[in-house]
Amino acid sequence: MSCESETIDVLRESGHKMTPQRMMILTSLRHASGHLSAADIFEQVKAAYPYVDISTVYRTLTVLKEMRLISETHMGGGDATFEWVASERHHHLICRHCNGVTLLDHTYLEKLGSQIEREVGFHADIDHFAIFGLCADCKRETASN
Amino acid sequence: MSCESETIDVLRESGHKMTPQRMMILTSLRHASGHLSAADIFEQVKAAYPYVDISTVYRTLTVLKEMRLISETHMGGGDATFEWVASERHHHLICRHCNGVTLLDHTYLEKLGSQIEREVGFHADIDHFAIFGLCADCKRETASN
DNA sequence: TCCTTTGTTGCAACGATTTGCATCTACTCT
DNA sequence: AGAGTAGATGCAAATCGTTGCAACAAAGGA
Repeated sequence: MSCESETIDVLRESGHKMTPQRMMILTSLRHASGHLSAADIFEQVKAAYPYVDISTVYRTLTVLKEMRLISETHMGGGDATFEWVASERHHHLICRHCNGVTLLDHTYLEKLGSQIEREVGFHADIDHFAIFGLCADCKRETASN
Repeated sequence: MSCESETIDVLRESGHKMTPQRMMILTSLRHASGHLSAADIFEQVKAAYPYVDISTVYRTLTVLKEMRLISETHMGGGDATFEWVASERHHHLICRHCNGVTLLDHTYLEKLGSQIEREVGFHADIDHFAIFGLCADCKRETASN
């Protein structure tokens, strides 16, 4: 039994099926150190099973996202990145000037999430945000022009 | 002189040029009541000048976005929507179950923005967020299964 | 184990957005 | 007003992600 058995149960219980393709996509996501794009995952899975289709990857990612096993984040530069949610929660501050990326602790967003839940009744999926703006350095530089 | 003259100056000062196409795209955005997709804008501009190309619309939107005159928001269902930033700031709570959209007052995000600026020094562009999650109704429904 | 149901797959076609490139034009300087 | 330059345009082709569909296979029950 692999280390994905728990995940498999979660999928089964919600009426989904476990297929070899899904298993490979899951493994790819779980064992990745950080963010993966759909294309990254596609490449990895293709190495083991060359007949997978990119649409299968996207459809599986959609399912996993719906079940909140993974998070999807649009970090500017084109393609979205996906990450296993169970890993440490964190967010990104992306500078629109120098494109630098800084980490933002989850506590900042956690407060926002619980406030919204308390006051509006909406349960926000605050797993992985990308917030755009100007970093401290570029702010200084821009101000002195 | 039209009511866009101020915007024109902002563009010029940052090394951009004002063209008839851009003017029409600007007008379309400024006079829209709410969110517009790139295709909406394309249609509107084409009514006045049938030779515009959709790529011109996208390129202009990219420029306006960089200058923070408009905001781009991905609200699930496929295409991105654009909105004139000067209009009332607001955000969206989008239910991943029923796809319903609720408005979220800007004050919630404003606090987050100023806190990040104060503590991390990063100036977040919190213009128009789309936050996904479960609305109160769907939360209740899901819990009772 | 065999059958049925229902979700999943691969493929191809599609829609949305981006990019390369030659041409054109708004703006600046003279 | 005329010339030069950098940025913008239109077109076509490429890319990225999604969708329809027929064939397939996993899960559950007889």
